[in-house]
Amino acid sequence: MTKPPSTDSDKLVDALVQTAFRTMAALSRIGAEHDLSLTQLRALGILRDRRLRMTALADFLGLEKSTMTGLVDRAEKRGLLRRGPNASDGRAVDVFLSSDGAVLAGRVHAQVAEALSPTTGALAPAEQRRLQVLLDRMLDSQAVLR
Amino acid sequence: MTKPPSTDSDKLVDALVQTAFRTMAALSRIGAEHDLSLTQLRALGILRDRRLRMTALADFLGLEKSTMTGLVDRAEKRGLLRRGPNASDGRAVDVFLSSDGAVLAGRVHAQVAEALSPTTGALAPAEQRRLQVLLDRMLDSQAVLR
DNA sequence: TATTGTTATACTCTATAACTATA
DNA sequence: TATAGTTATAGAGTATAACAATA
Repeated sequence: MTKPPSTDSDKLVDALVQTAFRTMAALSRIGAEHDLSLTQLRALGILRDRRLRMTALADFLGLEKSTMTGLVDRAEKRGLLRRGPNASDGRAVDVFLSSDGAVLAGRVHAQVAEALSPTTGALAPAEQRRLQVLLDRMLDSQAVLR
Repeated sequence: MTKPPSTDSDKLVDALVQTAFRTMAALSRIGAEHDLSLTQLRALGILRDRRLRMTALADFLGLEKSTMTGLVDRAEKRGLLRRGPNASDGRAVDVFLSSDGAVLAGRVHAQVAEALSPTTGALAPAEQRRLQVLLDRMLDSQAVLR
């Protein structure tokens, strides 16, 4: 009942998973500094250049609409997000960043870049570009991960 | 108050963050299939080749010791983990996988590899090796991400 | 009728503080 | 005294089901 030996493909998967946990740990820590859950942090990032109706944001985040209500309630109470009417559908509610929310989203983004820079800095500039190309190709290869 | 233009370094950071969210989404989904939270999934993975005392596991996961008690309680009740005495410290409690837990951990690991394979499969074998080398170098470059 | 969002409710995950047992 | 772990408690995040308003 011991762990079977790793294949080459396993090693890449393990590296991806480890990288993901490291990255999420940095995001969590930075979020916590601003009293933001990982989900709220992500919502701020998504809304940085979009105005979305509740269900669309829920889809982005993979959450139920009732969960969105609570998340947006709390963020709106803090003055980070705002609700507004949707131009084309009277049932829908749009969500977007307040100016405070936009400032915070920008600061968080800068902090994330700074937090990851020692990591990416372990690679030479040419390697960083190669890594980015490889990751982007993987990301483009499918809309949703099965 | 709009988004500033992206630098090259930003693009790599964004790719890392996107990859992390995609990877975590796959892990969450697979965990949910087995009624495992992301944290429980990770605990199973960590304990796959280790026997740890409560506080050591808590450190790995970045959790408080009281949170560990609850997590281990639930997993032990399900028969996935077991508690045992620590050989050298009468206060300490060791945690380790039960045989059922080891089977599940192995299955989950295989599922994760399978779930990510379409993604990694977007790259040619030589590229996959290069990606793995680059990621491992980043991971090795520091114990903890600041 | 179907869809959008909210409300009511319940459960999991998490942390803080107080406690017990051992070092 | 200090450390390891548990218990008690409270808050955030999540989902399901029932509901109101609009399409």
